[in-house]
Amino acid sequence: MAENRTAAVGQRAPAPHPKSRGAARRAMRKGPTIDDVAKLAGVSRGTVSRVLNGARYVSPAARTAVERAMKESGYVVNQSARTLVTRRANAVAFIVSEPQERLFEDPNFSVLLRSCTQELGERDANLVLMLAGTASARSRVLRFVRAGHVDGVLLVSTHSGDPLIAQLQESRVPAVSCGRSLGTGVGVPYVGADDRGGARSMVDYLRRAGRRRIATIAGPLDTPGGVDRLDGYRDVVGEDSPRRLVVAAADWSHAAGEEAMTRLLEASPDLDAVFVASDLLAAGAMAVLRRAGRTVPDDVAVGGFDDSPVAVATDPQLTTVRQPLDLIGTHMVRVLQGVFEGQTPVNVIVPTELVVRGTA
Amino acid sequence: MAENRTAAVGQRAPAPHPKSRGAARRAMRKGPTIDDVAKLAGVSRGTVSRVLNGARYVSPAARTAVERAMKESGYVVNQSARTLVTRRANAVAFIVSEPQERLFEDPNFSVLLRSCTQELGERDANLVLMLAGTASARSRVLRFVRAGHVDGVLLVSTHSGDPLIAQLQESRVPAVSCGRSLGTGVGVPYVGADDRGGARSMVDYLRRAGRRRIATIAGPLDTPGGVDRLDGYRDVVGEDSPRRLVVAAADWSHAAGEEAMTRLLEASPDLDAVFVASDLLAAGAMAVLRRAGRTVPDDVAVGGFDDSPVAVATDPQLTTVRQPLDLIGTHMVRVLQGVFEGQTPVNVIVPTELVVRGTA
DNA sequence: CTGAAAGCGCTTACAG
DNA sequence: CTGAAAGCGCTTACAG
Repeated sequence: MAENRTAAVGQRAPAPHPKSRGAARRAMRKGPTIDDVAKLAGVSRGTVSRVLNGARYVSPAARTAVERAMKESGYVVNQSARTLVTRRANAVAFIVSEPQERLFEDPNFSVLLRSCTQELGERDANLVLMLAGTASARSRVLRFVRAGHVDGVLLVSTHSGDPLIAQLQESRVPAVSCGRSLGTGVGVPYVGADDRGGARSMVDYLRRAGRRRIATIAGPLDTPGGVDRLDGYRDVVGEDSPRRLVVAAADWSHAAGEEAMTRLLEASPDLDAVFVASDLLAAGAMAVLRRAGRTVPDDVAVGGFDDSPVAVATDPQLTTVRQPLDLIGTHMVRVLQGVFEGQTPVNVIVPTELVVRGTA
Repeated sequence: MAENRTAAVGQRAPAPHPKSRGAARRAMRKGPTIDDVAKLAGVSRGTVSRVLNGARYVSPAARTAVERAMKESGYVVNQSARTLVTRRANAVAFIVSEPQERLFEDPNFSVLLRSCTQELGERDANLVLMLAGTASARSRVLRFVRAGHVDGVLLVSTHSGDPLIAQLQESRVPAVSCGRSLGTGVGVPYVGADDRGGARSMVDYLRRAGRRRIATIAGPLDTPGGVDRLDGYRDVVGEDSPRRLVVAAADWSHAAGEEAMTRLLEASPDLDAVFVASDLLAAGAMAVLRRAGRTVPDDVAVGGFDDSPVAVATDPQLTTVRQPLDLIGTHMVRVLQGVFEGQTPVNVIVPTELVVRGTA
């Protein structure tokens, strides 16, 4: 056991100097190269390389010989060598441009990350995760990207004032963003949920359920989720709805939900429903309602957004709008792939789904 | 705007063939190489390389000249070329060995991921995220690791029967695991929370609060969190505690918590406290308690584990045990780094913290 | 302290 | 269809 507990294994042996080879070589186990395969198959390395790649212009005989030799020797291509000549990294950076650590507590985020990783994996490409929350992290990311270590970038959680987008665009690396960009970075293609439509469907549902004083807690208005979901609310309630029924949360946290609900209750004690722009905010709102002696859903109906694990941890469980983050991730990768292939990038909007549970 | 919308930019230009250079070269913008820097500084590439690396045996004059030339030309090292010769990738794989997608909904997971990424970033190394939930994904991971594309691996959520650990050990790549490994993979160093101590502190707290019939919902017993937290419970309650007070959840989900609590209530209707092995399980348990007409914490006190966002979404908010996932991530990277440097790896256990809120 | 040179493992026009 | 050869951008003993 635990061979890895010895110093000898801790570090990969450096490449031996050409002139100092000999006895040491045996111990190296460097793995077969394309030359070994060529020798084994009785062809040139050029031919091996050809079957490795597109593989046109290779005779069936040569191909099978090479394939057998590769299997036999356990050959695996050295990506560094390949990248050095092709300048394609076969990897994509997933850049999290979020100063707060909060994002990482957002289950949506990890679902997105997973689906991107998986979709990339199916194309045999890798995801390198990078943080860009501080200036120094940002410059590291930029250096990394500019050095060509990735073929493209997936952008997440970029804010209006984020300088990274512009810098990235300047360096002309293919990029796609999760969710519509506000402000700068307008040129970056995006894929996102139908925030506005989803919000509309929820508010519409509340209205059909007979609610008449429907308030809303919007998300922060410097995020697409904040503004688009509010717009969806207004689509149904009408532009002319009382201002007192609308409040924006300071951020996406539970505490912000409590704070917003408190304000709402003061401004409009007679509300009978709230559409809240995220599940976590909604959980905060529900806590305040309970403390205020309002029963959910009898006195006040509550609708959330996300369908995160939190939606199922509240009591009663949240009626909410599911956004298919897995689909979003898949499409982000596809759009990026399209850009690699020279296609004109498109923006994609994926539909949401109303999930009815106990709060409305 | 949107220069990235043209086909020309979508794909990086291939390296020009040496013989076909000329006019095309101007358009390439390949970025300066070590040769350009050398020329600019009036030294040889060997010298440039030396200041790039350890930088011993370089005269102050040469060094400053090179540094200025690098700044001036905007030089950035080509990692592929470097890796090709040094065989060090400057990257680490974060391998998620979890067949279920559920893990990605676990906030703990993303916090861990973030802290690993950050710690790595501070060492100017990269994290590549890999999924290993299916057989094909696993073989991709193995190929990748064996090809030397990473210097080491960070293992997460490996189960007893997981074949990956053994395969990884066989290929002798430095590895560290998050949490104690059960069964195979015993040789892999790990870093984890003090699950047992944390559980003990919670149960002890419940006991001091005057609870006398303290039950527990353990996590799945094929996970370290499942068994160690149960052991902590037993440390306080005693080995001889009634069997009816102990139930293990099928998995870590809300539903499993409901199911377990239901069984517990049937077996021991007179319980006055439950220590639950995770916050999400606890949320499920609380829902069942409420439906059964038991008030929390008056009739039944509830203690969770994790201090995840869910802990703050329940009503009342959960009294729980915080595990410092950020610290765990940091230490995972440090231990791995130690292995790289030839140190004997150690296991590290980080302390937990009791967080008292409303349920107990 | 430093330059010249070999080599890391691949890809790709070129000339059969 | 295939081999020989150049080159990708770096590092590192070697011999000053």
